[in-house]
Amino acid sequence: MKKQEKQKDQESQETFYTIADLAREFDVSKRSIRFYEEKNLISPRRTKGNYRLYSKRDRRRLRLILRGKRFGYTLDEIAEIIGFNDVDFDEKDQIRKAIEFGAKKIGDIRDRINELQLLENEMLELGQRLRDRLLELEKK
Amino acid sequence: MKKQEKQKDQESQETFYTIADLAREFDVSKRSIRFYEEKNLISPRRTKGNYRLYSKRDRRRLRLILRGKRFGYTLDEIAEIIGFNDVDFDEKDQIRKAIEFGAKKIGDIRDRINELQLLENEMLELGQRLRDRLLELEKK
DNA sequence: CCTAACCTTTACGTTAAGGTTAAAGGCCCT
DNA sequence: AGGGCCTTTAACCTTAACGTAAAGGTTAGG
Repeated sequence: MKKQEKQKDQESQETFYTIADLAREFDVSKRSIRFYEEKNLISPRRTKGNYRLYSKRDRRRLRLILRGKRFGYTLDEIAEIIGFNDVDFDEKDQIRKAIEFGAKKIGDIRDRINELQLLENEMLELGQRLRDRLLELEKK
Repeated sequence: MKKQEKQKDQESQETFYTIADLAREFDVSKRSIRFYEEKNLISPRRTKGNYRLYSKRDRRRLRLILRGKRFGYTLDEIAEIIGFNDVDFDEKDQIRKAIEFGAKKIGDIRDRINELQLLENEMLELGQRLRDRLLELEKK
Protein backbone atom coordinates (compact mmCIF):
# COMPACT_ATOMS: atom_id res chain seq x y z
CA MET A 1 0.00 0.00 0.00
CA LYS A 2 1.13 3.53 -0.68
CA LYS A 3 2.19 5.90 2.02
CA GLN A 4 -1.31 6.90 2.90
CA GLU A 5 -2.33 10.47 3.57
CA LYS A 6 -5.86 9.47 4.23
CA GLN A 7 -7.08 6.15 5.42
CA LYS A 8 -10.44 4.58 4.74
CA ASP A 9 -11.90 2.42 7.40
CA GLN A 10 -13.35 -0.54 5.57
CA GLU A 11 -16.53 -0.87 7.60
CA SER A 12 -17.61 2.71 8.03
CA GLN A 13 -16.14 4.30 4.93
CA GLU A 14 -14.92 7.08 7.20
CA THR A 15 -11.77 9.02 6.45
CA PHE A 16 -9.10 9.25 9.10
CA TYR A 17 -5.88 11.13 9.53
CA THR A 18 -2.74 10.56 11.55
CA ILE A 19 -1.29 13.31 13.65
CA ALA A 20 1.45 13.79 11.10
CA ASP A 21 -1.12 14.23 8.33
CA LEU A 22 -2.79 17.07 10.14
CA ALA A 23 0.44 18.61 11.30
CA ARG A 24 1.58 18.74 7.71
CA GLU A 25 -1.69 19.94 6.31
CA PHE A 26 -2.09 22.80 8.76
CA ASP A 27 1.58 23.53 9.18
CA VAL A 28 1.58 23.15 12.91
CA SER A 29 3.72 20.96 15.16
CA LYS A 30 2.56 17.56 16.39
CA ARG A 31 3.35 18.79 19.85
CA SER A 32 0.84 21.58 19.45
CA ILE A 33 -1.88 19.21 18.36
CA ARG A 34 -1.21 16.98 21.34
CA PHE A 35 -1.20 20.04 23.53
CA TYR A 36 -4.66 21.00 22.31
CA GLU A 37 -5.76 17.54 23.27
CA GLU A 38 -4.33 17.97 26.77
CA LYS A 39 -6.49 21.06 26.99
CA ASN A 40 -9.51 19.05 25.87
CA LEU A 41 -9.96 21.03 22.72
CA ILE A 42 -9.92 17.90 20.60
CA SER A 43 -10.33 14.18 21.35
CA PRO A 44 -9.31 11.81 18.58
CA ARG A 45 -9.94 8.12 18.92
CA ARG A 46 -7.03 5.70 19.11
CA THR A 47 -5.86 2.75 17.09
CA LYS A 48 -5.05 -0.64 18.54
CA GLY A 49 -1.49 0.49 19.04
CA ASN A 50 -2.63 3.67 20.79
CA TYR A 51 -1.91 5.96 17.87
CA ARG A 52 -4.17 8.98 17.52
CA LEU A 53 -6.71 8.75 14.74
CA TYR A 54 -8.45 11.92 13.60
CA SER A 55 -11.85 11.97 11.91
CA LYS A 56 -13.09 14.67 9.54
CA ARG A 57 -14.88 16.20 12.46
CA ASP A 58 -11.64 16.28 14.43
CA ARG A 59 -9.99 17.88 11.49
CA ARG A 60 -12.61 20.60 11.28
CA ARG A 61 -12.18 21.19 14.93
CA LEU A 62 -8.46 21.61 14.58
CA ARG A 63 -9.06 24.09 11.82
CA LEU A 64 -11.37 26.03 14.10
CA ILE A 65 -8.75 26.05 16.84
CA LEU A 66 -6.09 27.39 14.53
CA ARG A 67 -8.41 29.97 13.10
CA GLY A 68 -9.25 31.17 16.58
CA LYS A 69 -5.58 31.42 17.37
CA ARG A 70 -4.97 33.64 14.43
CA PHE A 71 -7.39 36.17 15.87
CA GLY A 72 -5.57 36.22 19.14
CA TYR A 73 -8.01 34.10 21.08
CA THR A 74 -6.41 32.16 23.90
CA LEU A 75 -6.95 28.43 24.05
CA ASP A 76 -9.31 28.95 26.95
CA GLU A 77 -11.44 31.26 24.89
CA ILE A 78 -11.35 28.80 22.03
CA ALA A 79 -12.52 26.12 24.43
CA GLU A 80 -15.56 28.26 25.16
CA ILE A 81 -16.34 28.66 21.51
CA ILE A 82 -16.02 24.94 21.03
CA GLY A 83 -18.37 24.38 23.91
CA PHE A 84 -20.86 26.50 22.02
CA ASN A 85 -20.41 24.09 19.13
CA ASP A 86 -20.88 21.01 21.28
CA VAL A 87 -24.05 21.92 23.06
CA ASP A 88 -26.43 19.07 23.83
CA PHE A 89 -29.15 19.26 21.24
CA ASP A 90 -31.84 18.18 23.68
CA GLU A 91 -31.20 20.53 26.54
CA LYS A 92 -33.29 23.63 26.09
CA ASP A 93 -31.43 25.54 28.72
CA GLN A 94 -28.08 24.73 27.28
CA ILE A 95 -29.31 25.76 23.86
CA ARG A 96 -30.53 29.07 25.17
CA LYS A 97 -27.21 29.80 26.81
CA ALA A 98 -25.39 28.78 23.68
CA ILE A 99 -27.47 31.14 21.60
CA GLU A 100 -26.72 33.96 23.96
CA PHE A 101 -23.05 33.17 24.00
CA GLY A 102 -23.01 32.97 20.24
CA ALA A 103 -24.64 36.35 19.89
CA LYS A 104 -22.06 37.86 22.17
CA LYS A 105 -19.23 36.29 20.21
CA ILE A 106 -20.66 37.53 16.96
CA GLY A 107 -20.74 41.06 18.34
CA ASP A 108 -17.15 40.53 19.34
CA ILE A 109 -16.23 39.41 15.88
CA ARG A 110 -17.92 42.41 14.32
CA ASP A 111 -16.00 44.72 16.61
CA ARG A 112 -12.81 43.10 15.50
CA ILE A 113 -13.73 43.43 11.87
CA ASN A 114 -14.46 47.10 12.38
CA GLU A 115 -11.20 47.68 14.11
CA LEU A 116 -9.34 45.88 11.39
CA GLN A 117 -10.97 48.09 8.83
CA LEU A 118 -9.92 51.14 10.81
CA LEU A 119 -6.38 49.85 10.87
CA GLU A 120 -6.50 49.16 7.18
CA ASN A 121 -7.59 52.72 6.50
CA GLU A 122 -4.88 54.12 8.70
CA MET A 123 -2.29 52.15 6.83
CA LEU A 124 -3.69 53.06 3.47
CA GLU A 125 -3.52 56.74 4.35
CA LEU A 126 -0.02 56.47 5.61
CA GLY A 127 0.97 54.58 2.51
CA GLN A 128 -0.48 57.36 0.41
CA ARG A 129 1.45 59.99 2.31
CA LEU A 130 4.61 58.00 1.84
CA ARG A 131 4.06 57.65 -1.88
CA ASP A 132 3.40 61.38 -2.23
CA ARG A 133 6.53 62.16 -0.32
CA LEU A 134 8.56 59.81 -2.42
CA LEU A 135 7.38 61.45 -5.62
CA GLU A 136 8.34 64.81 -4.25
CA LEU A 137 11.79 63.65 -3.28
CA GLU A 138 12.32 62.16 -6.71
CA LYS A 139 11.08 65.19 -8.57
CA LYS A 140 13.94 67.26 -7.27
CA MET B 1 -7.14 72.57 41.05
CA LYS B 2 -9.43 69.69 40.23
CA LYS B 3 -8.21 66.16 39.89
CA GLN B 4 -7.14 66.56 36.32
CA GLU B 5 -7.70 63.94 33.71
CA LYS B 6 -6.05 66.04 31.12
CA GLN B 7 -3.46 68.69 31.66
CA LYS B 8 -2.78 71.68 29.54
CA ASP B 9 0.77 72.80 29.30
CA GLN B 10 0.62 76.57 29.59
CA GLU B 11 3.21 77.36 26.95
CA SER B 12 2.41 74.89 24.24
CA GLN B 13 -1.28 74.37 24.76
CA GLU B 14 -0.62 70.65 24.39
CA THR B 15 -2.69 68.04 26.16
CA PHE B 16 -0.93 65.50 28.33
CA TYR B 17 -1.94 62.39 30.18
CA THR B 18 -0.54 60.55 33.15
CA ILE B 19 0.00 56.85 33.01
CA ALA B 20 -3.05 56.33 35.17
CA ASP B 21 -5.19 58.36 32.75
CA LEU B 22 -4.28 56.12 29.87
CA ALA B 23 -4.51 52.94 31.90
CA ARG B 24 -8.03 53.89 32.87
CA GLU B 25 -9.07 55.04 29.44
CA PHE B 26 -7.86 51.95 27.65
CA ASP B 27 -8.52 49.53 30.47
CA VAL B 28 -5.01 48.20 30.62
CA SER B 29 -2.60 47.97 33.54
CA LYS B 30 0.03 50.59 34.21
CA ARG B 31 2.51 47.78 34.26
CA SER B 32 1.62 46.90 30.69
CA ILE B 33 2.13 50.45 29.53
CA ARG B 34 5.53 50.58 31.20
CA PHE B 35 6.32 47.24 29.66
CA TYR B 36 5.59 48.59 26.20
CA GLU B 37 8.03 51.36 26.96
CA GLU B 38 10.68 48.84 27.96
CA LYS B 39 10.16 47.31 24.55
CA ASN B 40 10.56 50.73 22.95
CA LEU B 41 7.05 50.77 21.59
CA ILE B 42 6.33 54.10 23.20
CA SER B 43 8.52 56.86 24.67
CA PRO B 44 6.72 59.43 26.73
CA ARG B 45 8.54 62.47 28.01
CA ARG B 46 9.06 62.96 31.72
CA THR B 47 8.14 65.63 34.20
CA LYS B 48 10.61 67.28 36.54
CA GLY B 49 9.88 64.59 39.07
CA ASN B 50 10.44 61.86 36.50
CA TYR B 51 6.79 61.03 36.03
CA ARG B 52 5.75 59.81 32.60
CA LEU B 53 3.86 62.36 30.55
CA TYR B 54 1.99 61.15 27.49
CA SER B 55 1.15 63.40 24.55
CA LYS B 56 -1.75 62.88 22.16
CA ARG B 57 0.67 61.24 19.82
CA ASP B 58 1.75 58.86 22.56
CA ARG B 59 -1.86 58.15 23.24
CA ARG B 60 -2.53 57.31 19.61
CA ARG B 61 0.45 55.05 19.66
CA LEU B 62 -0.81 53.21 22.69
CA ARG B 63 -4.11 52.76 20.97
CA LEU B 64 -2.31 51.32 17.98
CA ILE B 65 -0.41 48.91 20.21
CA LEU B 66 -3.55 47.68 21.89
CA ARG B 67 -5.35 47.38 18.62
CA GLY B 68 -2.52 45.27 17.26
CA LYS B 69 -2.67 43.08 20.31
CA ARG B 70 -6.31 42.40 19.81
CA PHE B 71 -5.51 40.95 16.41
CA GLY B 72 -3.00 38.59 17.92
CA TYR B 73 0.09 40.45 16.84
CA THR B 74 3.04 39.99 19.16
CA LEU B 75 4.74 43.05 20.54
CA ASP B 76 7.64 42.42 18.21
CA GLU B 77 5.34 42.50 15.22
CA ILE B 78 3.72 45.63 16.54
CA ALA B 79 7.15 47.18 16.82
CA GLU B 80 7.59 46.55 13.11
CA ILE B 81 4.32 48.21 12.29
CA ILE B 82 5.28 51.18 14.40
CA GLY B 83 8.58 51.36 12.60
CA PHE B 84 6.58 51.70 9.43
CA ASN B 85 4.90 54.67 11.05
CA ASP B 86 8.13 56.27 12.13
CA VAL B 87 10.03 56.13 8.92
CA ASP B 88 12.40 59.01 8.22
CA PHE B 89 10.62 61.27 5.82
CA ASP B 90 13.79 62.16 3.96
CA GLU B 91 15.23 58.73 3.30
CA LYS B 92 13.97 57.54 -0.05
CA ASP B 93 15.10 54.02 0.53
CA GLN B 94 13.44 53.81 3.89
CA ILE B 95 10.27 55.16 2.42
CA ARG B 96 10.29 52.58 -0.32
CA LYS B 97 10.75 49.78 2.15
CA ALA B 98 8.03 51.18 4.35
CA ILE B 99 5.64 51.28 1.42
CA GLU B 100 6.40 47.69 0.60
CA PHE B 101 6.00 46.60 4.18
CA GLY B 102 2.75 48.49 4.44
CA ALA B 103 1.35 46.82 1.35
CA LYS B 104 2.21 43.42 2.78
CA LYS B 105 0.55 44.27 6.07
CA ILE B 106 -2.56 45.47 4.34
CA GLY B 107 -2.83 42.16 2.51
CA ASP B 108 -2.42 40.51 5.84
CA ILE B 109 -5.21 42.57 7.33
CA ARG B 110 -7.53 41.75 4.48
CA ASP B 111 -6.88 38.06 4.95
CA ARG B 112 -7.81 38.39 8.56
CA ILE B 113 -10.96 40.26 7.77
CA ASN B 114 -11.95 37.51 5.37
CA GLU B 115 -11.32 34.82 7.90
CA LEU B 116 -13.27 36.68 10.52
CA GLN B 117 -16.18 36.93 8.15
CA LEU B 118 -15.98 33.19 7.58
CA LEU B 119 -16.06 32.62 11.29
CA GLU B 120 -18.96 35.01 11.67
CA ASN B 121 -20.92 33.10 9.06
CA GLU B 122 -20.19 29.80 10.71
CA MET B 123 -21.45 31.13 14.00
CA LEU B 124 -24.51 32.68 12.45
CA GLU B 125 -25.42 29.37 10.85
CA LEU B 126 -24.93 27.47 14.03
CA GLY B 127 -26.99 30.04 15.90
CA GLN B 128 -29.77 29.59 13.38
CA ARG B 129 -29.72 25.83 13.80
CA LEU B 130 -29.88 26.27 17.54
CA ARG B 131 -32.84 28.61 17.33
CA ASP B 132 -34.68 26.23 15.02
CA ARG B 133 -34.01 23.38 17.36
CA LEU B 134 -35.21 25.35 20.33
CA LEU B 135 -38.48 26.20 18.62
CA GLU B 136 -39.02 22.55 17.85
CA LEU B 137 -38.37 21.52 21.43
CA GLU B 138 -40.76 24.15 22.71
CA LYS B 139 -43.50 23.29 20.26
CA LYS B 140 -43.95 19.87 21.83
C1' DC C 1 4.65 71.08 56.75
C1' DC C 2 1.90 66.66 56.61
C1' DT C 3 -0.20 63.18 54.59
C1' DA C 4 -2.54 60.54 51.20
C1' DA C 5 -2.30 59.20 46.85
C1' DC C 6 0.12 59.31 43.34
C1' DC C 7 4.55 57.88 40.80
C1' DT C 8 9.42 55.66 40.13
C1' DT C 9 12.79 51.53 39.49
C1' DT C 10 14.27 46.86 40.54
C1' DA C 11 13.59 42.30 40.94
C1' DC C 12 11.48 38.18 41.17
C1' DG C 13 7.09 35.29 40.16
C1' DT C 14 3.60 33.50 37.04
C1' DT C 15 0.97 31.88 33.05
C1' DA C 16 0.14 30.35 28.37
C1' DA C 17 1.73 27.92 24.67
C1' DG C 18 4.37 25.36 23.18
C1' DG C 19 9.86 23.15 22.17
C1' DT C 20 13.00 19.49 23.25
C1' DT C 21 14.66 15.26 24.65
C1' DA C 22 14.48 10.59 26.20
C1' DA C 23 12.82 5.97 26.68
C1' DA C 24 9.72 2.68 25.04
C1' DG C 25 7.12 0.71 21.81
C1' DG C 26 4.22 0.26 17.07
C1' DC C 27 4.08 -0.10 11.85
C1' DC C 28 5.58 -1.33 7.35
C1' DC C 29 8.94 -3.30 3.98
C1' DT C 30 11.77 -6.76 2.39
C1' DA D 1 12.79 -11.35 11.59
C1' DG D 2 15.13 -7.14 11.35
C1' DG D 3 15.72 -2.17 10.17
C1' DG D 4 14.04 2.27 9.74
C1' DC D 5 10.77 5.40 10.64
C1' DC D 6 6.84 6.32 12.93
C1' DT D 7 4.24 7.08 17.46
C1' DT D 8 3.49 7.28 22.58
C1' DT D 9 4.10 9.42 27.36
C1' DA D 10 6.73 11.98 30.61
C1' DA D 11 9.65 15.31 32.05
C1' DC D 12 11.92 19.31 31.85
C1' DC D 13 13.00 23.88 29.25
C1' DT D 14 11.83 28.32 27.02
C1' DT D 15 9.69 32.75 25.73
C1' DA D 16 6.38 36.49 25.82
C1' DA D 17 3.77 39.32 28.50
C1' DC D 18 2.80 40.67 32.04
C1' DG D 19 1.70 40.51 37.90
C1' DT D 20 3.31 41.68 42.30
C1' DA D 21 5.94 43.38 45.97
C1' DA D 22 9.58 46.25 47.96
C1' DA D 23 11.61 50.58 48.74
C1' DG D 24 11.40 54.94 48.02
C1' DG D 25 10.52 59.74 45.45
C1' DT D 26 6.68 63.41 44.07
C1' DT D 27 2.66 66.18 44.28
C1' DA D 28 -1.87 68.24 45.63
C1' DG D 29 -4.84 69.55 49.35
C1' DG D 30 -5.58 71.02 54.00
